[in-house]
Amino acid sequence: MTDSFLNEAPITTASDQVFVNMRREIVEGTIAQGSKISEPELAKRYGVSRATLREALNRLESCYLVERKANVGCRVVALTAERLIEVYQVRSSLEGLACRLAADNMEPDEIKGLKQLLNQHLQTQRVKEGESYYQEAGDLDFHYRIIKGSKNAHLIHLLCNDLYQLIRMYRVQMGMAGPRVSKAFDEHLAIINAIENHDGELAEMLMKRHISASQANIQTKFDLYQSE
Amino acid sequence: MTDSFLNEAPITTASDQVFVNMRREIVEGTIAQGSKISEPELAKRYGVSRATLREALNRLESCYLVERKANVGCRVVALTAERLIEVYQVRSSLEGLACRLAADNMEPDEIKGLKQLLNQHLQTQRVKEGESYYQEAGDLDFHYRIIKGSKNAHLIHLLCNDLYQLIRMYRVQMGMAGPRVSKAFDEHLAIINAIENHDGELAEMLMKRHISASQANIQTKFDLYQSE
DNA sequence: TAGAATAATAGTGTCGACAATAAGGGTGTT
DNA sequence: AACACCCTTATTGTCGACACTATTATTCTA
Repeated sequence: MTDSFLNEAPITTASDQVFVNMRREIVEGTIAQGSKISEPELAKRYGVSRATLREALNRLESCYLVERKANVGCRVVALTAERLIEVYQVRSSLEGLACRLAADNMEPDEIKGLKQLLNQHLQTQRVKEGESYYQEAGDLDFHYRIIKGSKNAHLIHLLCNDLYQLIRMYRVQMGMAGPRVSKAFDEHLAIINAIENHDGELAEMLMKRHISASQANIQTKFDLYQSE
Repeated sequence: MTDSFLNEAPITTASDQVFVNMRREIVEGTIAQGSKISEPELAKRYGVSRATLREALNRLESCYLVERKANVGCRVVALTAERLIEVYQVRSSLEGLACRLAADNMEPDEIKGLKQLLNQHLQTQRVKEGESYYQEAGDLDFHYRIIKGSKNAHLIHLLCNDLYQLIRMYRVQMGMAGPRVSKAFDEHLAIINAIENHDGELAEMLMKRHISASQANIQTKFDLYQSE
């Protein structure tokens, strides 16, 4: 499945196309983490000029997927344990905020949709036991809806456009599928209930814990990955 | 005074130069908020090619000072009350986090330097009573040091590079100098004490309140400005 | 042989020009 | 007179080439 729901802006220009393609390849690891990016090489590969490619690189830098140094070049971000912690600290804080705001600002039908989504995931989970569908698409969609429910455009942009691809990159490349699936479901349910009761404070706290647990989970995978 | 301490990266390339210049002009209002940006016009004005200017525009977009639409163009961000609230909600959350982390991670000499800075500001404030020096440079420096004290590189980047210029823009263009100066000093002092005692929870709470108060202050100015 | 200075080379930064798209004005029709 | 359509014009997107910088390989010297 794609992350189409993360990007409302239609893809019109060539640099948009390159941006979306490169983003996917970086997130999925097709373009290796930490690797150097050669502008002429990639420009040829995508069949565009360097100017177009550089436009895409700028966008990728904005969402923290590549890092640039003047007169030196561009390289894909390196996945490190330190960075993972840093990003999750930020994410936890921001999504906690989003969740608190969502408790105040989400419309009844939005909350209803969220509950339906969760039920749907429960069934999918039962059917496809062990597969990572729930974690990948479902979890993302769940978080995404709550973020949107905050109604804070700046926050939405920050999380959905700038931060989420990097988070996905960690999750995808660390291989997220495991025992946390069912536990995450319960946590999601508790969060929905808090939002439904307009208990922003509780909703924020639950979301922060939920994300911390998720971080601990990835951290474990990461340590395993490192010690190979 | 400049905001040089906000940007560690040296200014080497031409697009860097244009970026820094445009950023200042946008923040200070020389380039009016909400105005459309003509690439050919500005390129001529800065004496660079459009490619160079566009590079700068991309950077400005990254720190939320301009907004781009494909095939339409670029315009300076518009200062609205809604956006102010949104940005300050995010800022409050992130700087609260930074403050909590700083309580754990700041070195003793950093804390010492922070206290010295505050004393220095107290004296400056007495001398230049009524002037906005304290608010503008001092307050910014204070917050900046705490953010750096969090030792979270991602958070530092997010706040110092991406968000602070937009916040400065509101403060500068709303004309920040007023009765909050002395009150802010007391709040700063309380925050330092919490950090010194390694009380992250308290430090976070105090910082969040401090920023909320600051928001309320700007909000007032904003409402006055709007009703003129 | 090891190290430093220097030359070759690859890569990034910048430029001017062309192509494609969107906005504005004008004309024609109902 | 109002609306719709078309054309003109200005602006953005994209391209290929040149200039400058950093890296690598080579040569010279101690």
